[in-house]
Formats: sequence, structure tokens, C-alpha cells
Amino acid sequence: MDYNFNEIEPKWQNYWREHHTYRCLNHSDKPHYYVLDMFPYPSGAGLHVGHPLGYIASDIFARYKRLRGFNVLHPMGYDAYGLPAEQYAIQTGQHPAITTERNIARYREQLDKLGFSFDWEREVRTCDPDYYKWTQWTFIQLFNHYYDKELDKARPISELVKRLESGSMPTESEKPWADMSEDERADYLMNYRLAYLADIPVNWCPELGTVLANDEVVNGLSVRGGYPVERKLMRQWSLRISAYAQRLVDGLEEVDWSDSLKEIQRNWIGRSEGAAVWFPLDVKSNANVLPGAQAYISQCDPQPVPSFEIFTTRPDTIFGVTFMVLCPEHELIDSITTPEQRAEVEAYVTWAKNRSERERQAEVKKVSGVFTGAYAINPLTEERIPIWVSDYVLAGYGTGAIMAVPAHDSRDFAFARHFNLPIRQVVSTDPHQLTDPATWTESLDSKTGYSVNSGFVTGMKVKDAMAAVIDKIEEMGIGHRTVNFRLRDAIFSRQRYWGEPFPVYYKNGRPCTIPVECLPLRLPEVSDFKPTSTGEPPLGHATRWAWDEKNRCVVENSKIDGQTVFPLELSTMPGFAGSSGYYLRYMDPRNDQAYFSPEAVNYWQNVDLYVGGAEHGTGHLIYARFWNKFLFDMGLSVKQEPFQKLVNQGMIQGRSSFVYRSKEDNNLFLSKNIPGREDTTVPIHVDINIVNNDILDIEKFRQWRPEFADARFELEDGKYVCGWEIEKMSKSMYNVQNPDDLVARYGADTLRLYEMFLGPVEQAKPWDTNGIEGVFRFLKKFWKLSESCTDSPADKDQLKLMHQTVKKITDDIERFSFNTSVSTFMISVNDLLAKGSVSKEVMECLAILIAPFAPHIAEEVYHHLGHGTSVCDAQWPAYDETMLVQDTFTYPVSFNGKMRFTLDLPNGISQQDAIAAVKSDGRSQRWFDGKEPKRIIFVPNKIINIVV
RNA sequence: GCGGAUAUGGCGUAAUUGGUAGCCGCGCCAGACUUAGGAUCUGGUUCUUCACGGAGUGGGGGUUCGAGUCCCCCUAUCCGCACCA
Repeated sequence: MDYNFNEIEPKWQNYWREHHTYRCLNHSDKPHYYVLDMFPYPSGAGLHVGHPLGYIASDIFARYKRLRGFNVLHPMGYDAYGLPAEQYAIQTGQHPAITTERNIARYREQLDKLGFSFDWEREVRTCDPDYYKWTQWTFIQLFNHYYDKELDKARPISELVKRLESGSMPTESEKPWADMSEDERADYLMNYRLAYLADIPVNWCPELGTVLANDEVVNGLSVRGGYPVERKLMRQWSLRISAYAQRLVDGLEEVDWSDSLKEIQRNWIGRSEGAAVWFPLDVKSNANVLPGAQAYISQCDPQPVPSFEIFTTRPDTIFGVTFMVLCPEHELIDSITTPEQRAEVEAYVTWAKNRSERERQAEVKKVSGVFTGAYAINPLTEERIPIWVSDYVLAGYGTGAIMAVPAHDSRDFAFARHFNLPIRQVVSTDPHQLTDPATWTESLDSKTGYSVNSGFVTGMKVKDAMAAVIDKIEEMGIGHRTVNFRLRDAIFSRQRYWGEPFPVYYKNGRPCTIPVECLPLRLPEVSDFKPTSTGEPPLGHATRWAWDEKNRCVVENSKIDGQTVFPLELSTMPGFAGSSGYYLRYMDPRNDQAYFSPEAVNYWQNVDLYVGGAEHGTGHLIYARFWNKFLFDMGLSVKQEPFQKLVNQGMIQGRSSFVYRSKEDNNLFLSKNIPGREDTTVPIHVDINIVNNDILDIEKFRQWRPEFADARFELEDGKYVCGWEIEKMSKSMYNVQNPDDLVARYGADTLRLYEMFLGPVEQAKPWDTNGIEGVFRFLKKFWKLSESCTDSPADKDQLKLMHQTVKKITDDIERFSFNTSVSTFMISVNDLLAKGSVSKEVMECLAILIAPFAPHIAEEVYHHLGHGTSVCDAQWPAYDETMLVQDTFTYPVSFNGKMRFTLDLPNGISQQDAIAAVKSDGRSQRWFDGKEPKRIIFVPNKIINIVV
């Protein structure tokens, strides 16, 4: 009988469904293992071959772990909130819930065809009220907690209030807690809450009508849609993720992730050590502006002399400071600018503030700035230093003010050159050979070398000078060691419809959270998905969108009276809200009393293996780690890190095919290798589905589009050969490979094996179906082998091969090297086929080994061997080490490192015997020539080398 | 600019981690069986050479009896960050 995958695959998929084969329980005597895929956003385009790559890899591992006797949690769900469904709704009026539902159904159908071992009873959807109830719940917890820096963990905000009330903790502002009004206290606490409302500069995207997080903006354009993004001051919800910056860096030490991804996260968090230093203003020249400056200074640090704070990672270069720079947003500018400079400064500040993010980033190389007319004093040299304003200093980092050392910082160098400011060298790799900085073409930024012209640190190594300067400024009381992070708080509001509503209402303008017992706060129906005419987010269209505090329910917003009925928040949460804790919800997805039960989380702990794309390195993977750490602080999650091991599957690129149309004759197409083709034709993208092994199906091409109906061809060897190129997978290039077509043609098992055979899972690679036939052929051979099964016991050769295969496959899976596993299967099956027949016991072993990779055929073969149960319940075969040992080993024998001949020697032979055997071999005489060898190297089971 | 990764036949890749480079598959060549083949099977296939032989893992140097693998310097490609002081 032929290998009929069309019959086998649906049959076993039904079997699994009916028998709940993949149902997973939260209790078992077996050890537990949690394998997770990054859940997909169900887009309208359906799955392409890139999606399943990671799913297949994780499915192989999940199935393998199960066969190894683990209780495996392997769930799947949908990240169902998001912009595309909403954009589609705006264009068509179709409710996002309907399109999302439809897309999910399509995804599910496609996923089912691939034979995954997901426990669908645990499915979650972020847009499901039973799910987003807990997203909202977590938000309320974030709102009600602050970060205690001493204990280094989140604590209830009520604890903070208690400490403030008792006076055991003074407020950080000049006003004591007791003297504050209720509003002042609320504002004060808002500075501590982990979810807080603040006026912050945000990435505003007019086209999408929403703000975006930093990781959702690339080069000043939105990731979704590529629309321009502006900088704008808005009142927004944010998550105080920066409070966790240090722990997010430290946690990377504990996890088993690729070095490159860890590095991406470290760069994004951007920890840098340095010093905060207060530079006093030059009181004499600034006498007229002192009152304003004084007010600013009192906020920073009470200093006897008016001064302002800067941050530097190079305190050792403080002797080389020749000017200071403030960012255009700096609060001090207004009060220190001299009357002569005021007009110029104000013009510059206005210009800088109105510049779009895109312009600013595009013109990074252009130097701009303006002198304030004010001076600061270098606290170590007591020199008078001019204070400038420039947009190369960023408001969001450090204190928005820097000490400029043009000799040793390339940006300061460019600024100094542009405005003709002095440059003073204070670091040199060779202190005895100083050159005039005026002749330099670039600054010396390197941290290797010695301090020069630097007072008491002159002659020290840079590293020592850094420490010495910090010690000095700490001693003088004008600064201290400090750490700065690049990581900003995450903006959590989106002015969109299709997202989780905030469980927040506004009482006299002050935000209050709705009681947790009233969750979920359901997303209301709206008449229009666009912003309102007054510029409110789409929720402004909802008629039923006000909170009745007394009756604890949502009511018509016409009833807002400011007494018991209050307006609800109109923004919704961003995409990463729902995806930040879904892995925990899978542990206990139907629990309506809690996010997840303590029993469930204590059993599963955290995700053992997480598979997904590296593009989430600075988004989801940071937010989820933050979310988990917060829940850890609350005593809910039990591990600091959510994802123990992480594998990033490589991107699958498209492989576009081309036909070559003659420039003269629009109906004439030349095959790729026809001489002169390059100059006389233009390449045209052609649908990859009508090309096989780069050979064009001419008939299908003529039918493909009306304009090609009369196409004529110039062939080579009777075939039309297409050209190809690696491009992004995209509809417009006709290179999107849809897995359903391949499943229909070759079956899911072939597709699964082939996607793995393509190369290492982690590696990016072009999709190319040219080799799929080979894998299909292999499965047909595997099928044929199973039919040649006999009852006679396996001979020694077969047993040896079996044990070798078990060992190799086991090792390959453990190292996540699935491409080599497929090769191993091919070799074993070829060997066994060559022997003519195979014993039942060996065949059964092979069926179990291949079950993670090709589950359908494995089930069928296992069933044919007389088993009444699923191969999923089988036991992974063990291998016998003694069976792997060969009787003899073929040693390469080399003389002076040059391979000369091979010698079969018994295994476990001693060094003396081996050498004696080599010496007595006739071929050795040629090199020994009667002499004693200088040195003999014998490595058991490896090599014999003789130096003569 | 900073950080990370990668580089092996015509192509995708492999190499027990320092031990005969090129496993497995695609493609190609030859043959068998076929009315036929985009089916199946067998053999061959790094380059060069009629052959003996020689060369060979992006380039150059080094360590070693021995290097695709370790070290140093280049080059190219990909990815991440990018005025982060």
C-alpha cells in the first residue's frame, strides 16, 4: 500500500481530539515541563510558513519531553487585541470582534492540520472578558503599589501612606505630609505608583490617532503602518518599569537565553555607571537671575551655593570641561538666560520643541545650539564655564544637562568645532607626546590611557582617575556615584478602541480604580471606531460609559453628575498588556476567582522553554519580565524570571521567482540562461506556486493572468528556467508560501520534517521548497520499511543501528538540533532498507523516535505494529552504551601530522599494544626506516600520530 | 559610531567540539525498469589533472605532531541600538 497521508493525517487528528490525547492536568506524579510558543496575533492573511517553524520546533520538544515521562504543559492562544483589526474596522465598519473571531477560526483550522500537541482546553484570548479581567486586575494592583528602594521590591501604596502619616518617612518635597491637602497627597502618591498618570512627552502618531511605546517606533515611524510620529506632551498612563531596571539586568544572569538576545536587552535597558555632579552657577555674573535658579536648585539638592546637576560616565575628564550644555526643555534655562541672549535662546527653544522626532533623528549630524549668556563654575578647577543649550542633550536621560569635554567626547567635539569653543586634552595614550587638540580631526573617546593636565589625577590611569575624582567630589559634598538607565517607563495608554478598557474613572479629575469585584469592565459598544469630533478616543462614542460609584456598575454617560456617576477612562491598554502575563494564565485558564491558583503556579513554576521570534527582544520580553517580577513581589508568581530557556527561531524569508520579459516584445519570455538575456529583458515577479524547482509551469503561467494568455517562450532544454532572489515574504512579490498548499500536496508530516530539515531553528533562512521532495521520499521509504516488518528477532547489526539511532536522536533533540535529527532518520532508514527487512522491535523503536517529528505516520505505524494506544503514551527508548561500542576502531595513522594509512585495532587497546601494532605494520617501515620515532601520540578511539 | 552574530561544494547544510572536511538532502551526470514519467531503483558528483598527484572551510598571520574548530589582524553580510553624556 502507498503512503497515503491524506487518509492517515485526518484520521489521527480526529483520534487525538476524541481521546483528548493532549489534555494536560495540573497534578501528576511525573516531573513537570512547560513548553510555550509566543501566541500569534490572528491576522487576516492567515498563517504563512514562517509561523509554524517555531511551533513545530516546540511541538517536537513537547512531544519528546512527554515521551520521556514528563507531564507537559503545551498551550496555545491568541493575542487578539491589536491595530490591524481596528484599522480594518475603520475602513469597513466591520466590528473588530467579528474579524478577529473569523481570523482565529482560520488560524485554528490551519494549526490543526499541522498536527500540534496543544492542549486546546487551555486556550486563552486576550480580548476575552474572562481573560482581560485579570489584565485589568493587574493594572489595579500596579496602581496600588509603589517601589520600595530599600527592600528592592514593590509594596502596597497603603504602606507608604502609613509611613508618611507616622512621620517615619519624610516627604521628598518641602511640604510635610501633614500639611498637604487631599489633592496634594494624591499628586504626591502618583509619583510613586507603579501605574501612574502623568504629563509626559509621548510618541504621538496622528495617522493612527494614538500614542506609541518606544519599541513601537522605529526611525521616527510607527512599526505598524510606518506613519510619522511626533513628540507631544500628553497626560498618559505609564508603567514605572524603570523601577525594575536593575533587576531586569540582573535577571539575565539566571536565564538560558542566547547571548545576542541578552545583549539586546542589556543595551535597551542601558545601564551606565558614573557620577552625578553639581556645578555651581557663577553667582557674580548671574546675580540678576538668581531667584529663579534658586527655586530650581531647591528641588534637586539643597546646596549652599546655587548649582545644577549633571550626569557623566567620565568623571575623570572633569578637568577638560570647557562648556556646559542643557537640553532645550531644561527648567533652568529661563531663569539663567541673560537679557542679551534671551531672544536668541527663546527662538532656539521654540524651534527645537516643534521639531518632529523624524526630523531630529534624520539630522543628528547637524550641530545646533545657542549660548545662554550664563556661566557655571567648574567645582574642581574653579574656572568659569559658559552654559549652552542644544538639542543633542536629551531631556529624558540623566538630568538633561551635561558637562562637555570636547577633547574626549565626539558629540562635544563636533559642537565645540562648530561654535569654535576651546578643546582641552585631559587624557592621552602617550602622556609624553601631546599634540595640539586644535589639529585633531576627532576626539579621543577611548577609556584606555592616562590623565594629563588634570590636577591631582594627572598621571593616573583613566580607571583610577575616575575613582579618584568621584571620591573627591563625594568628599567635597558636590556629587556622588550613581547609575543611570536608558530604559524609560512604558506608556500604557492608547487612544484606540480594540484593547482592554482601563478599570478607571475620574472623580473630580482624580483617577480612581473600580472595585476588583466588579471586574471585568467590559469593552463597550461604539457607534464609530474613529476618534470623536472633539478629539476624544473612540470610547468617547460609547453611550454607556460612565461609572455609578454607588451601584457599582456601568451606566449611560448622560447621567454623569459628578456626585455618584463619574466619567470612565477613554483610552485602552496597549498590545503588550494582554501578552505580559498570559503564560501564567495558561497554568489555570478557567479560574474565575484568581489570575491563577497558588497550587497551579507552585506546580508549574515558570516556562521551561519559550520559543519565538527575536523581534520581541525589546518589547514583549521586557514587559513580560517586568510583569512577572511585579507579580513575584506580590507573592503570586513564584519565580523571578518567567522564561527559563528561550529559543529564537530565525525569520523565514521569501524566495521570489522571476520570469524575464523581452524589452521589445511584451509577449516573449526568455529562459534564465539564454545568452544575452540579461540585457534584453526585464525581470517580473511570478507566483511561486506555478514554479517548481525553478521550472515554470507554462500552462499555469498563461492562465495566471489575462495579459500572459498569449505568452511565448524561448526555452532552454525544453524548459523555462526562472530566476530567483531572497526577499521579505510579501503578497506583492508573490512569494508567500501558505502551509495549506504544502499540506495538501505532501502532508503535514512532510512539512514538519522539511521545516526542520531546512537548517538550524535559530537561523534565518529563505523559504525554498526545492528540497521538500527529498523529505517526502524519505517518509515514503519509512512507510515502505514499516511494511517490510517481520516477526524474526533483530540481528546484531540491526540492534546496533537501533541503539546508535536512539543515542543520536536523543542527543540532537536535547541540543535543539532538529535538522541533524532528520538526517539521522534518513541514514537509518536507508541502512535498514538496504538490509531488506526490519524486525518489529526495531520498527517500533523508530516509530517512537520519529513521533515528535512526524506524529501522524508514527501513530499509524505504531498502530500497525499491534498497539491499541497512542504512540504519545509510549516510552522513549533507552540505548545501551555497550551496544554502541564497536569491536574495532579504525585509527588514522599519521606521520609528522600527515595522514598515511588506517589501521583497524581492537577497542580498548593499550598504548603499548597500539604502538607495537603500528610498528609491525609493513607500511610503517617506510617512515621509520629503522629509526626510533621521536614522539608517539595515541588517543584512544581517535588517532595515532608518530613524529619521526 | 557602539554592540552582537555569521562566513564550508552549483544550493540548504553536517563534522562525535582540536583528530581522514564535505554526512544528509536538493540539483546535476550515468545506468536499470518502464508505452511514458515531475514514479521507482543503482552508481557517481569539492576543485584541478587523461592520470599519478596537487589545492581546498571569506583573506592574512600565529599556537599545535595535527586547526573549519583556539588566538591576533583584516574583509563582507545580517541583526540590534543609535546624539543615552
